[in-house]
Amino acid sequence: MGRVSKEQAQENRRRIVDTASRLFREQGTAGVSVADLMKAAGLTHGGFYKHFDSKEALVDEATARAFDGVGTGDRPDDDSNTDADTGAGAAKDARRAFVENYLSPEHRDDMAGGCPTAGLATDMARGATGSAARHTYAEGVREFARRMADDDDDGLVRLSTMVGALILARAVNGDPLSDALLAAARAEVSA
Amino acid sequence: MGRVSKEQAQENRRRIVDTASRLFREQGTAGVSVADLMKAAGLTHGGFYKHFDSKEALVDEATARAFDGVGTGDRPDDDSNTDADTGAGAAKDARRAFVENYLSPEHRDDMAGGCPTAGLATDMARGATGSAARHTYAEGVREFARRMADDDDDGLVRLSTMVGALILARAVNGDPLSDALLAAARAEVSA
DNA sequence: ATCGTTAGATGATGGGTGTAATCTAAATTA
DNA sequence: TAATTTAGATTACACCCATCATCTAACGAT
Repeated sequence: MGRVSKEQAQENRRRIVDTASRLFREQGTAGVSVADLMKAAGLTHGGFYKHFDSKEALVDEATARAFDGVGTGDRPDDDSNTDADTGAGAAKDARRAFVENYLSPEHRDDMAGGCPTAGLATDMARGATGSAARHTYAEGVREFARRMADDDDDGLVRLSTMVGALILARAVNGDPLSDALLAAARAEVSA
Repeated sequence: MGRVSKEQAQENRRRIVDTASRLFREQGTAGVSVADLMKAAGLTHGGFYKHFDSKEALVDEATARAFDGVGTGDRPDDDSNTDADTGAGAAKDARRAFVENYLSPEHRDDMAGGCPTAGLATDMARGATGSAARHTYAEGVREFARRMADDDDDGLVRLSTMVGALILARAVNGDPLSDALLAAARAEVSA
């Protein structure tokens, strides 16, 4: 009940942000209460304000956390990018692997651990969060587009197709249309 | 305070559903309280349950309402589809006009009156609503795809690109990237 | 060893939530 | 016209929300 070591406290803080970054993608920032969040992190809700000024301040941090290492390790449970190969043409293969993974049923079913560009889009559009989160988000979208870019192609169309297909596949999950959306987008973008 | 004519009551009910269909797209079903909704419709929140069994029952109706006439009049304030021409090739022109309108800054800035496929996607994915709304939604997505279909093309990719671009443009609204997303998708899909 | 600091637990606050019972006056019906 | 029905207003309920004051016990420094 009482106090906790400096390292423990920092680790607790890290876990709060991490849990929030997942829950916010899964249920939206409005759908997660501070109490829910703290319980999920294994703490009581009152202690929250020893770490953050407000819920919105946490949203800012959690948004940044969600984008951390998005271009490197992708999703936590994703080990398809061990990139042993770095020779010529490997970049194209790596991108194809990324696309296949992005448009997989597994990624569709993993909102909490999945792409923050898709998972936080509506929250950003509804402006529920401060400008810090919005800026982080826009930068993340830009980097996503860069990753999809090619010679004479800024990648914005591929980005839109992938994010749109993923969001729609999630929205109609359970219906055969869901897999069809993913397959169609895979065939288009991986071409 | 007392009672109201049968016609007036039905019109009130219609206005509640209509207001809900707009507010839900704009702020999400969880972001709109029954009290907010009734105030926006010009009534007090207590009277709500004379019309609907629960908020979720309203969500079902409001979802259906949002999809009503989506393939015909498009958005209420949209008069670009007066379709005077019905000759050969007019279908293609009509679709191009639809796409241009869909990916316009005006549509981006009109979440409340805009496409329900885009506006309700995340709500559907988060499963906050009953199966009636989900079924209505899936059917709406199917019809959208049909509208985008061509010979040997089920329209799923075009659908994904358009919805993805719109949602992302809304999420980064205010940033130059927003217009760039719309323009890129227009160039691709209207081609 | 002592003691001030502080992470986290506990509990309270003021407000919003969906839902429902009650009231009332007008619309409908007989 | 008189009796009945009912849309909507009013009010109340029990619960959840973000935030915060208070407590306490262990950490970190002296």
